[in-house]
Amino acid sequence: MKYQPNACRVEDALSILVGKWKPIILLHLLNHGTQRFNELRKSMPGITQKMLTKQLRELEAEDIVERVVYPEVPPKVEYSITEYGKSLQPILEAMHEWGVKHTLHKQEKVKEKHG
Amino acid sequence: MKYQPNACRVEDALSILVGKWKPIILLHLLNHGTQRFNELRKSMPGITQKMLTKQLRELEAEDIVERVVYPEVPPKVEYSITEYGKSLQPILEAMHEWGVKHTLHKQEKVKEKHG
DNA sequence: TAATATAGTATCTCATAAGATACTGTCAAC
DNA sequence: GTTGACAGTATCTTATGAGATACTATATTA
Repeated sequence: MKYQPNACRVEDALSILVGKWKPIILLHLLNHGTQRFNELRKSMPGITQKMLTKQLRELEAEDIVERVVYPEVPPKVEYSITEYGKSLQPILEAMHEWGVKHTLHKQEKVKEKHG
Repeated sequence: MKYQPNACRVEDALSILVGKWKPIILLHLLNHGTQRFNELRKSMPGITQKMLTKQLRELEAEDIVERVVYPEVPPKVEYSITEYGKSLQPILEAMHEWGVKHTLHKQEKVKEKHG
């Protein structure tokens, strides 16, 4: 479906992807499959438990991430991307590729200034 | 270039696209070409002058938008997308298409609950 | 001489995002 | 009986995003 000014849905995708951690979480789950809470946490230096929980709950509410609790002690909770969540992958990849170009573009601009 | 966990550039694209107004501004410029300041403002109900100025300046600093000042009174300033800025269009379109699907997905979930 | 058009600045306030830190519950191991 | 693993909550503070509102400059027009 082509873009129509009156029915712009860019914000919908953006609202799910923005935030300091959501893209990182999604990429990690896409690359590593199902992960436990602490596996995610350890792979993201700097994130607090509170933030990780919050982001995961928001992604779960949007049906992007699935959360499975095992009734064990100590607790075991597994997170994975849903089929629906996988539909975000092309956007993430497009953004990554653009980001790579952007890095080169910035480097060229620096060279221009010094040349 | 394929995505590599160690060189994630998703944030680069995201940092340029996020915000309540940047996608709207970019889509408007992509669809309508060169625009004067007040043309942009009138086409975006709700935006304040301050916000529009700020967003445009940020996009200009990233070489996404070009700003041309004509030395006239009253002032005339024209904004347009740079060639580099146009490279963002595929991302915006991908996000829009996803947003459309997302809307349908949400509608189905509502139906499930009521069915 | 007062109003108008255009493209802004300058302040102030409010809401949200993000971070720091401490606390909880339960079972097993030591 | 204290420690540790795991997956969280709860509370407080700070930074940032966004909005409301008022103000500025200058030539032209009425």
